[in-house]
Amino acid sequence: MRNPAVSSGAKTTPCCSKVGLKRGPWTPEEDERLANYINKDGEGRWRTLPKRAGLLRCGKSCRLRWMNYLRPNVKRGQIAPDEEDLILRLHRLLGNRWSLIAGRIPGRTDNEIKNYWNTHLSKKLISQGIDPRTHKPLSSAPNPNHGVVQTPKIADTPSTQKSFTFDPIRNPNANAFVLPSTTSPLDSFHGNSNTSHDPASVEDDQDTDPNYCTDDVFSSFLNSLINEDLYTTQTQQQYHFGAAGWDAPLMSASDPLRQTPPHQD
DNA sequence: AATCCACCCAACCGCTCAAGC
DNA sequence: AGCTTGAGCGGTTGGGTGGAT
Repeated sequence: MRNPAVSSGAKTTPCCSKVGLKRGPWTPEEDERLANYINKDGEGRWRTLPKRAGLLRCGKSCRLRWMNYLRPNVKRGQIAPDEEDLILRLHRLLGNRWSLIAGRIPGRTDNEIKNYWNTHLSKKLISQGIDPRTHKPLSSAPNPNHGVVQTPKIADTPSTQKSFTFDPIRNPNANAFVLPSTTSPLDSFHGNSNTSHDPASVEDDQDTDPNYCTDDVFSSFLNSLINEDLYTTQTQQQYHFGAAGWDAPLMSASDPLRQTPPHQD
């Protein structure tokens, strides 16, 4: 494991916290300087960028500021209802994979979506009796965490993380993924709901696991979900919201898309 | 008007992974 | 093969803000 504070020797540039670089909110002057530099010289080489751009910031901070705020195509302002619906759908499929979710929502950043989820959507789901982690109705049994928004570590979220091993970032095979097993909402996509899967065996399963797909296929599938909005709107009347959450259609394993609760706005 | 409190979100932190040497 | 660096991710923090008292 790499710890900058430990591994960074004389050759490396310590993080801003170690050398008294500026932290905290960016000033308009800093924004302008960073934007001007990147527009002129392009992104990349973040570690050395601050020095080249004349900024007293660490590279990480510059990259974050650019990615989340200064990029020309970053959309600011209120999350639209259709965007919200899309976030809900994608989160059900991907879990807390904010960058993947953001990649499907033009102009929105992973940070923005993560914040919106934690401050709005998770609470909204809880108020609707839906577990924001599993997207299933909250148990009627006493729950010590009821009403408390928790953001579990990856290892603590079996429903969304352990069963779903698509990881183009960390998976050595970046162009492939393995769809979730058991009660996954994607069952109807890959047509197999009984295959237990070990996330550690991704590469070995590429030839044998029926869940194994290419990224292109997954991308197409996600696109199909994104394009489901019209259909969902037309079928919302079929939902019935009860005390425990969304009724029968929510739990239909045969059609995961129908499990998305309609908006309550 | 002053204080308290809860909420929001920009920014930071810790970590992992891939690429380069 | 092992180490270093760059980049990117998800989780967490804390300052700003607005509403309640």
